[in-house]
Amino acid sequence: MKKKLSIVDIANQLNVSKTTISFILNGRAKEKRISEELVERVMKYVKEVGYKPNSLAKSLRTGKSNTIGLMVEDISNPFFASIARLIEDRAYKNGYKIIYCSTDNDTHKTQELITMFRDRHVDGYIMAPPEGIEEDIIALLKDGMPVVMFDRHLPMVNTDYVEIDNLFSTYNATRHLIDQGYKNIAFVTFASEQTQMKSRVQGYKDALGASNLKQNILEVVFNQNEDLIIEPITDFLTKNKKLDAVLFGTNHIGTCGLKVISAMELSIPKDLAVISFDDYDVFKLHSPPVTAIAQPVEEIADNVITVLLNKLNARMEAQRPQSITLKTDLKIRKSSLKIK
Amino acid sequence: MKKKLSIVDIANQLNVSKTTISFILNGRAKEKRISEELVERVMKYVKEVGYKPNSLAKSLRTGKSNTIGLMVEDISNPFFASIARLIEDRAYKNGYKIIYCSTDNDTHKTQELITMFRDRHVDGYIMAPPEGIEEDIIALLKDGMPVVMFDRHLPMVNTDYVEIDNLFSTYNATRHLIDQGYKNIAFVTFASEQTQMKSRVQGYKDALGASNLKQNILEVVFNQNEDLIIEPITDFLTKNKKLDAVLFGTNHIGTCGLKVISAMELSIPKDLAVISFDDYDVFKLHSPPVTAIAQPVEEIADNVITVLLNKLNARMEAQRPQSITLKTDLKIRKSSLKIK
DNA sequence: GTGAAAGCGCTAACAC
DNA sequence: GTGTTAGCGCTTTCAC
Repeated sequence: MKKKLSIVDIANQLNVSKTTISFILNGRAKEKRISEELVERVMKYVKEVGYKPNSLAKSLRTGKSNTIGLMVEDISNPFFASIARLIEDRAYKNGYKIIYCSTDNDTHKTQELITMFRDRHVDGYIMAPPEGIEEDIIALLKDGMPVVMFDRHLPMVNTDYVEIDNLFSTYNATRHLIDQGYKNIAFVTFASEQTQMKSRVQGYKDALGASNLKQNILEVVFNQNEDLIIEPITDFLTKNKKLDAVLFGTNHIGTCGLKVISAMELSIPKDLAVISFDDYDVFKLHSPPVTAIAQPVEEIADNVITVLLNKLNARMEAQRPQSITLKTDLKIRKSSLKIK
Repeated sequence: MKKKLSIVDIANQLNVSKTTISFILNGRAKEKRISEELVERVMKYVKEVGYKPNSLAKSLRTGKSNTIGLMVEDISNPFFASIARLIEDRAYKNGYKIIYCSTDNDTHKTQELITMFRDRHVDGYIMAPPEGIEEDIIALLKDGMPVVMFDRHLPMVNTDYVEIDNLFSTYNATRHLIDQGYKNIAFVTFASEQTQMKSRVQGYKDALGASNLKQNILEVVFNQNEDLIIEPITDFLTKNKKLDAVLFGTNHIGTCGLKVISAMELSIPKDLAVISFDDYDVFKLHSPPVTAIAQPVEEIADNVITVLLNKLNARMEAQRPQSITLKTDLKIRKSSLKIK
C-alpha cells in the first residue's frame, strides 16, 4: 500500500516550493511567468509518480466539489433512468460527478436529501421536484446555489427549468382519439398538483371541450406499490363500461393500465383504445403496439446539463432564469386506431 | 445568504473549546466525561442555530467520506436500475451516499471511473465489473479498499461477491423447454468472458448434452446501439429455420429478440418458444407472456450492501471474502409451453 | 519568477 | 473534564 503523495512531496523532491507546483498544476504558469523549463520538469515528474491532488482538500479550500446533485422521482422508472444516464455522461465529460437519489415524490424525504447534498457541498442541483418543496428550493437559490428543474417546475420558484409541452401533448393525443371516432375517452393520472400533471389533464380537457365530449378522469395515488394503482384502475374500468378509449398520464400508470386491461381480457383497441405517456419497450413490444407520447429524453438531458453548466461557469453574472419547453412526438400505433 | 457557521463559532458563542464541542457532537461525551449539563446546552444551541459540521473538512481529517462508489453496466437497464435503487435506499439509511456510474462494460472507461472514485475518496466500491479490470481491482484491494462485486465476479480476484446461480438457471430453463418437447433450442448471449455469461452458456450446454440435443449458440456484441444486436439475431433466426425455441441470455437481448420475432411475424410459441433472462414488465405484458428467469433483485441488493457495510465497519479484522450465491425463479408463462 | 505562510473546518493526541 | 494545538492537503496573498 503505497502512501499517497501530496503536493509537498512533489515540491521537496523537485526543490521547488509547493506554491509553484500548485500554480503549474492549475494552469496558471503563464500568468505567473514560471519558466517553461520548470513547468515541463514538474509536469513530467507529476505524471511519472502518478500524483493526484487530493480533491477533498481542494474542495475544502476552494469551496467547489465538482459534484452535481441529481434528484429524480424514482431511478428505477425508465424515463428517469434514461435521463439520469444521459446527464451522467455529459456531467462526467465536463469533470463533474453525480450524486443521485430518488425522492419518491416525498417532500420530507426530499428535504432530508437536500440537506445531505448541502452537507456534501454539491455545486449544483438538478431535480424533478415534488410538491411542497418550494421553501427549500428558494432557500437554496438565496444562498446562490444553481438549481435546474426538469419534467416539472414550481410556479412560485423563479429558476431555470426544462420541460416538455405537456398541454399540447395530451391535447394532441386526445384529438387523435377523437379523430379516430372515439367518444368516451378516459384519462388516468396521478392525484397531483405538479405542473406537468396539471397541464396533461388540461390538455385532455381542452381537447374534449372543443368537441363537446364528456370527461372521465381517474386520479390514482403516487406509490411504489403497483397494487395501489392497479386496483383503482380495475375498479374504474369495471364501473365505466361505456369507455371506448383511455389515455394514461405517465409510463408507470400506462404499464399498470395494460396489466389491468390484460387481466380483464379486454381487447385493444376493439374494446378499449389506449395511449400512454412516454415511449419505451413495454409499449413498442405490446400486442398490439401502444400509441405513445414520446418525450425527447436526450434533448431534455442535454438542455438540463447545458443550462446547469452555464450557470456553474458564470456564477458572477446572475443571468435571468431560462425556461425551455420541448416538443413531444406522438407515436401512433395500432392501439389507438379505430377498427372499422 | 447567511454565513455558514463553523465549530469555532459555536465554541466562542458558548465559551467552550472547540474540542469539547467536537467530542459532544461525535457522541464521545460520556467517554470524555463531559457534564450532562454542558452536553445538553451545546446540543440545544447547535440545534437552535442549525449548525451542520462541514463534511468536507471532516473527511479531509478522518479520511472517511461516507460515500460508496457504485458501478453498473448501464443504469438505464432495468435490472441495474432496480438494484441501484435498492442499494441507494439501504445506503442512505446507513448514512452513506452513492456516487454511481455506468461502465458500458468498457474496461478503459471503468479504469477512469475508478480513478475518479479514488480521487473522491469513496469508502467502498460496489461493482458489476467488466472484463480486463482485474489489475485495477487488485490494486484497490491492496490499498485496503473494500470492494463488493455483484452479477458476476472476477475469478482471479479474491474479494466478496453476490451472484445468482447462473448455471442452474439456464440449465433449468433449457430443461423446461426440452420437457415441453422442443428439440432445436438456441441460446443468444453476449460474446463475453464474464463469469455470469459463461455459466449461463454452460447451463444451457449441460441441459442439451444430457438430452443429446444439438447446440445453437449466437453471440452478439455488447453495445448500447440496439441495431447491432437486432441485426445478428434477425440473421440468425432467418438462417436457422429449424429452431423451435430460443433462450435469451440477458434482458436486453431478450427485448431485442422479441423485437426481431415481432418484425419477422413469428408466432410465439407456435413458431418459436421463448425464454428470457430477468423478469420485468416487457416480458410480463407481452402477448403471450414470456417465461423468464427472475433474479431476486432485492435479495441481491440486500446482500451486497450488508456485506459492504460489514467490511466498512470492521476494517480492522480482515475477514475472509464471502461469496454468496442466490437462487433464481423460473416464471413459466405461455411463451414456452408446447402447443398441442 | 518564486517562496513563506495563513487558513479552509475539523479531529485527536496531549497537556493541565 | 476541558482546553491547546498540530496537522489533514490544498490555494492564494503578499513579500522578496
